[in-house]
Amino acid sequence: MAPFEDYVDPTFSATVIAWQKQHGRHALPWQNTRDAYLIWLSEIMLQQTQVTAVLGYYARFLERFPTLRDLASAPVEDVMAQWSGLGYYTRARNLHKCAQRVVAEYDGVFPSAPALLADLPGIGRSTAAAISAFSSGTRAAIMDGNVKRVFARTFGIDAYPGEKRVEEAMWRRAEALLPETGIEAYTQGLMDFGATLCTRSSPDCGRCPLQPRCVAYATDRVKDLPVRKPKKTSPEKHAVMLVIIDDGQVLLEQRPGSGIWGGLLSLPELDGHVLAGEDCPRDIDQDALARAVAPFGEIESQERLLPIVHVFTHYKLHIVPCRITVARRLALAGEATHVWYDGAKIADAPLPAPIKKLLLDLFGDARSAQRSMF
DNA sequence: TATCCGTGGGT
DNA sequence: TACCCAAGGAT
Repeated sequence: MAPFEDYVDPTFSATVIAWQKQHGRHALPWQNTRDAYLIWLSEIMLQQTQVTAVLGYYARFLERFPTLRDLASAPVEDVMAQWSGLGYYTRARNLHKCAQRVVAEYDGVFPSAPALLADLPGIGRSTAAAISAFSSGTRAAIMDGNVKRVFARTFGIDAYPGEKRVEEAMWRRAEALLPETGIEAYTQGLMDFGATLCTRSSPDCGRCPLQPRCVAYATDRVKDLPVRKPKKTSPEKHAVMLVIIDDGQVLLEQRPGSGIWGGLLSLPELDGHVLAGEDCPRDIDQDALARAVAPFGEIESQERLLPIVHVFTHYKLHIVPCRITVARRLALAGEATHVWYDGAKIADAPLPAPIKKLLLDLFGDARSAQRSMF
């Protein structure tokens, strides 16, 4: 394992503090106070929630519960009502429990030690550090999405922060980077930094004071860090596609204007064979096949071809092609959804890439003939 | 790379 | 569209 927490840049915190004082946020409703109640409430509301979503709730909440004792003595239903719409409602129940415990165990005064704070409901290691830093100036490290993003980029941490080992390493680095003085500006600076400058989608590297030392910037990996959550295996679907051939022509079908391959031509699909999460169909439903082909002619021969796997953004499609020749081809009905397409002209057809490849392979002779013309 | 909890926003 | 992510914590 790369012990990236071993090396600690001594000027990191000074840079963050200087930036915060000049460019950070200083007028949020929960700033410019050391009142633990006001700070605690903001930290709980801000868990996994952005500032803009919290502002209104914060003001209304304090209007209804001006002090910790007001909150502790209120019915939990009233607390829930004030929280309604903010989400993560366990936070509200824990908020209420926490208020009652602080009244009962600490005579209504929040303890200042992070370890004691973290013992209270709804307060974890990071929130405890933030409350303690802002209300008491305690040197303690936070670890939230902002810090993870800033660290991942600045130090080029090339591993998913959700992984236990990676997060533990980040905690060690966070502890090591703490400034001797100015913990409030430093803690607020990390948050402001991640929220306003080193943002997820469009970081403003041009105005970033950490840019000269930013590993991600230097290696052009800002967009790739932090490493994203590994995707779950995408669902798999299967589609039996009919390659109906007659006299060097193949039957194509116009797809609906919206959805996958919208507006393109494609092969007719056998209904009932698009099955999410199931194995490749062992046998093709002969009745369904007969019904599907009937409007176009009589089945003369059929041959199942090798499946093709096509990967979309969010699922994997197994195409099971079935090659069919027809006898006594029938005239196409009035609708313009189907067309007999010349096998030699497939290269120019508006087809999805995997279908075009399939047909080009199938009409290989025609393709070579076409190529030889150039 | 454990999973759930909620809503709003970005891509 | 569907997915990811956001001032995390509890289980």
